[in-house]
Amino acid sequence: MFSLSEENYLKAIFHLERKYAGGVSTNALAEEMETKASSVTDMVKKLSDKDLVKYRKYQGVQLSEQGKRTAIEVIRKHRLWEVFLVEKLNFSWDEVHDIAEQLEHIKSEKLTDELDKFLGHPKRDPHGDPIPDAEGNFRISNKMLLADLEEGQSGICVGVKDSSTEFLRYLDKNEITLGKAIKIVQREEYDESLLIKINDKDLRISKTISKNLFIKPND
Amino acid sequence: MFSLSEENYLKAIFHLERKYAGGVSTNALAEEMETKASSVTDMVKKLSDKDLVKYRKYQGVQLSEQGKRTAIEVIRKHRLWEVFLVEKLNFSWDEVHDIAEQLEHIKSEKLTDELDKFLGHPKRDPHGDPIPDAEGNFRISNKMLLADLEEGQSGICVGVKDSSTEFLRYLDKNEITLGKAIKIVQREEYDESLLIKINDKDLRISKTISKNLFIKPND
DNA sequence: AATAAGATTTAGACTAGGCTAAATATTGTT
DNA sequence: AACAATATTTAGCCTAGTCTAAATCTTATT
Ligand SMILES: [Mn+2]
Ligand SMILES: [Mn+2]
Ligand SMILES: [Mn+2]
Ligand SMILES: [Mn+2]
Repeated sequence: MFSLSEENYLKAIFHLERKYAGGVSTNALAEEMETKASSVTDMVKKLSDKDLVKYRKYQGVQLSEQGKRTAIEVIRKHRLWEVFLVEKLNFSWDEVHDIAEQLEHIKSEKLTDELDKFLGHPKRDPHGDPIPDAEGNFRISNKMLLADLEEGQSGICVGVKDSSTEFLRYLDKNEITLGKAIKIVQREEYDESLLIKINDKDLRISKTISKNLFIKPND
Repeated sequence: MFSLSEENYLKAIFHLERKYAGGVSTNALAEEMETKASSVTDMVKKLSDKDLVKYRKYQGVQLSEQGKRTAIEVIRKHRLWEVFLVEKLNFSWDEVHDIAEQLEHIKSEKLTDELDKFLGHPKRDPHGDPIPDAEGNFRISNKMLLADLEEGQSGICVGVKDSSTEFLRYLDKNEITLGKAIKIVQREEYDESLLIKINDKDLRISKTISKNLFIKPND
């Protein structure tokens, strides 16, 4: 059984490994964990002693098989609790992340599996992120950032990269929700803003927005 | 916001105050918390600095108003989560306590209140203990220990004093569940065992059992 | 009223998880 | 190849919460 802090580090390393496959640097991890590089070095040594990560001084860190399994288990719990809060307790999608940050550390395999069953084995959390099953299997979907689509392309809004309250409230305000069809009407190269069609209306969105919205492109 | 450890101390003091109204002693608290007296002294000083308890050296400790409010809030959460686990996730009453010990420390007033609503504002947890409402109001019922009833008296089984898995499984095995009618057929003075009628059958139970079962006597 | 037993507090130490400042390694640029 | 900038680690310190052993207070018994 691992501590809350250890679990949070493993989760952060897991997420950063997408971007830094060859090893997650101390500074990258420090930024993600909102802590100092020296604290990261200390913790990474502890994780290494427990064989949760592979660590070579100055060379960054990578999850071991056990570390990866643990990280995925925490992510599974986080996302299941988010679904619970939204589906059963009337929370909106911008309110659930911080509470899930607490609930993801509750230790009981039976609780996790019963919760999963109670929720009907959901495949995605309220922000469109996939929920690993009890064996830790993810299904990865072919999603792209809206910012990377071409003029004229269209697709379905399937997820958000930034789960902050602020961003989610912006989306709510503009009636951008998961499942909606989106088409790129025009790209403005100067500021990289986009004119999109959604809800049968034209809407101009900035680069900041398009870089944080995942789209499953049509065809 | 208080730490997990502080919350557990407050809860323990709250429970012990029933028994030791004039002040909870360091040793009593140490036993309840399964820790050492010296650790209790340290923590009690911290709680006192935060005005959660009134503490006079060598004289024991009492909850302040704020301490009491906090303790009741934790107990409310503990019992609501126990109801959730039993009612919604198919847990049995002997499996929920340890998980509720974790869940009771999740910090979100909205979560607690939405959970309460979702469960239909339950009045008692799976062990018959009353659940405080959002304002911290308990309803106390006139329950007695089965051991304190007289020969010939009867009543309804309404709660357990010991919530351990072992005791609850003993009750399950003997089909003693909350809501059942119980009558004392005969008291054996030698070993203080009781012959009771329950489920239309006679059953002999030891003093250990009768001292841990709450009955609401008839009339 | 004195004293012994028991309860409680204090002193000093330890671990987990942080931080700052200083030292050292790596890397990019001349 | 040398040097400067940047990244990383180390050293030393801090707090929360725990422990053991020693000191001190309270209480029960003579
Ligand atoms: Mn989240
Ligand atoms: Mn977390
Ligand atoms: Mn309980
Ligand atoms: Mn607890």
